[in-house]
Amino acid sequence: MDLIRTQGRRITRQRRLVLETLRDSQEHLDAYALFERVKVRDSKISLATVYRSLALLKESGLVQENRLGEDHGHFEATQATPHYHFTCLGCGCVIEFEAPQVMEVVATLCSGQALQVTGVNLHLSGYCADCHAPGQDGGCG
Amino acid sequence: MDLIRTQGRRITRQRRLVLETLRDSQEHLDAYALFERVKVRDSKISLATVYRSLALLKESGLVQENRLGEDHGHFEATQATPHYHFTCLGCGCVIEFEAPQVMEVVATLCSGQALQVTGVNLHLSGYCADCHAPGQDGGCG
DNA sequence: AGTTTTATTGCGAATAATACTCATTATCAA
DNA sequence: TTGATAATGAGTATTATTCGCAATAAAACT
Repeated sequence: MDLIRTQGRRITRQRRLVLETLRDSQEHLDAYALFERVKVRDSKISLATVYRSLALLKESGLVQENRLGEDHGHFEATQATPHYHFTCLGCGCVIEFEAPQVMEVVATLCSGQALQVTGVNLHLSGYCADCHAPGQDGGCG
Repeated sequence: MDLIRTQGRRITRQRRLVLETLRDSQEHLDAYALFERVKVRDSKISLATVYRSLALLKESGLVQENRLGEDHGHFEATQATPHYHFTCLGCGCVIEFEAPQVMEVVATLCSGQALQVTGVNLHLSGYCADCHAPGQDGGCG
């Protein structure tokens, strides 16, 4: 969190609170849900501050935003090992999975095309084991 | 396009136009840019119809929506071989790349967790060869 | 070809997510 | 402790996308 304090930026109670709340909850909260949780501990905090804190924390790499097929972002504290998401179009459940091959793809691209990759977002959608696709009986693709 | 005509759905001039325009342009158009292009051929078409057509074409798999780091979607006609996107945070350019390993990851997940994957979205962000990251001199990650 | 049924359109208004404004407050350096 | 200024809170603005509804047009049926 200290690396925020570059370029004259300040560590505030609100920013600490946003990050802590995100770390405590192992879910994929959207901005409003996070706002409601944070408000329990700081009833005066505003939604705008939550958005601003998230933007800052994202910039510093402490937080990541995922687009899970909805029209708004979901946020989570950055973890040690990268992971990715699958969203069920039936029940809406989100399944996390690891896939080291993804970072290999990234590494190949980095060297091959001289790209510097700072963000990797893999999102799968489909139907989970409990939900069957309409008119199909399982399978892949 | 004929598979739209299920469930009493109709193939309309506007829908055909939206799909054709998207196929003709090899860029990643957002809804409004697409609207402007389509309007050249049908000056009466409305933005709402473009959105509705896109939603329908997405459902049928003829069109795909990509979130390229901005707060709105970009659309492209579905192609034979899947590809993915890298967005430069410096200049905003978008680089497409293929990566067969991604579909292998998907296949593994499908069999391992009994998931049925219908959509795969991999989006990388970072800095292209022309844009250097602030305070770093290249590298990966 | 003409008629009927009803999905689709065009328009403007509505909604939802996120960003901005600005007076006030709080963080940090000296 | 104090001063400079970054950040906040509250409300408003903006932007992307969807909705409601009367008018239109695609497909089915003569």
